[in-house]
Amino acid sequence: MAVRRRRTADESRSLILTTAAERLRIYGLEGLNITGVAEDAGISHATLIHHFGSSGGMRDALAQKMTLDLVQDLVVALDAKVSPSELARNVFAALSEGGHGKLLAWRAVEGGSGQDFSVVREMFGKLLATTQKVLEVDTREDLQRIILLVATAAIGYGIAGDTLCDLLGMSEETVDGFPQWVTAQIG
Amino acid sequence: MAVRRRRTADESRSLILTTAAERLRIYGLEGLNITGVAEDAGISHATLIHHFGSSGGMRDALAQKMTLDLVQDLVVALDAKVSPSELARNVFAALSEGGHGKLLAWRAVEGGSGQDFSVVREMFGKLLATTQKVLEVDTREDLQRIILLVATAAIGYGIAGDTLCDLLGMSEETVDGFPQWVTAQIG
DNA sequence: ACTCTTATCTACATTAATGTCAATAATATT
DNA sequence: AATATTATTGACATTAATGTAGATAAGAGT
Repeated sequence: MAVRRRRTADESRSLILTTAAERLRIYGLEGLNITGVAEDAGISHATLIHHFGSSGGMRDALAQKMTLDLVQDLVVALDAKVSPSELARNVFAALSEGGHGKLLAWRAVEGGSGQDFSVVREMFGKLLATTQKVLEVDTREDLQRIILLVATAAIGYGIAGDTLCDLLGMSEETVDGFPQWVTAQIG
Repeated sequence: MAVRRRRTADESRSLILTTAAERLRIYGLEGLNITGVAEDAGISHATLIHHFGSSGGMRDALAQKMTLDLVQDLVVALDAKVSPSELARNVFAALSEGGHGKLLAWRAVEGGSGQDFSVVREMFGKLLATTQKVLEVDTREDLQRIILLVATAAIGYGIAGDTLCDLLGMSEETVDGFPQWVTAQIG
């Protein structure tokens, strides 16, 4: 038997979740099985169960971690003192990078669990406040519409942006300037 | 043994796919297993395999059917002589109803298969032509941006629209008028 | 009526994934 | 150095899903 490496519990959990996220990126949801993840991480699947209790426990933990990462990215995007022209660009970047689109799509096709949404509500409170400050929108309705448009477009972009740009035959410059163009439309 | 009902192959395939779509809506991707679908459809899982060859065959057939339904809805939305103010509304309705959002999310988190995209390309050709005619856009870049915005927003809306509107505390009227408002922004 | 096709079923086989358990060993603690 | 803790593992058990095969029967065509 090869020499056995012993990590701290946190290190192991982190290694497992990183591996799982990578497998989600490559293989899709089917890649999130404990045997596959354990193999890629170079550990036994029994160890994985030891740390997360069950296969569902691992997936819940991954969804939670990815949600926190998403919120973190959004908070960073909003915390900087942004100009109106930068706001949509930041939100788009935050939502379309780092596999966040896959997280949202995953949640959309997931059956049960449900999990905790409080952190997302918190994020939206922040989003509302920052957007109102930056854009100086008149009515509450307009503010809601603007956020809904940017958020849905960013989500759709994170999920299908690459395919759509390809289908439309868009040049790289046009794609790059898209978030800024969106901001100009609603400004 | 209860009396055995014998359908035509087409009827059986249709029954199975309808049941599968319903299970996808209710239980998510986990609901798309042949035993569960067969049980809900009131047939044996062996019959299901007889018609689709395998579990993956059933899922492929379902994805294909849902894609065709989506394209069909979009073609209808675009075939009518629409005014600019109706265009976005129609696209939004077509994408956000009938579980189309789940299809797109599914494709986003799916690993392999890949399947055929020609029908989607065809749809986008139509979308480009109709939009150009209706909106009379100056440059090709603007046309691409407009379509990208409407499409991504509609996709994001189909996947997360309900949740987002709830999080934002939007009134029903504001939600209903959203597609039209989007059209006004880009007009 | 008769035959032919094939949709359907039951029963079984196979595979894959999940979960359990007791033993082992790496590290921290005393 | 001795002890305690617990991360780790291999082997086993269980469950669930998928797939196979042969028999049956419903309906179409003659």
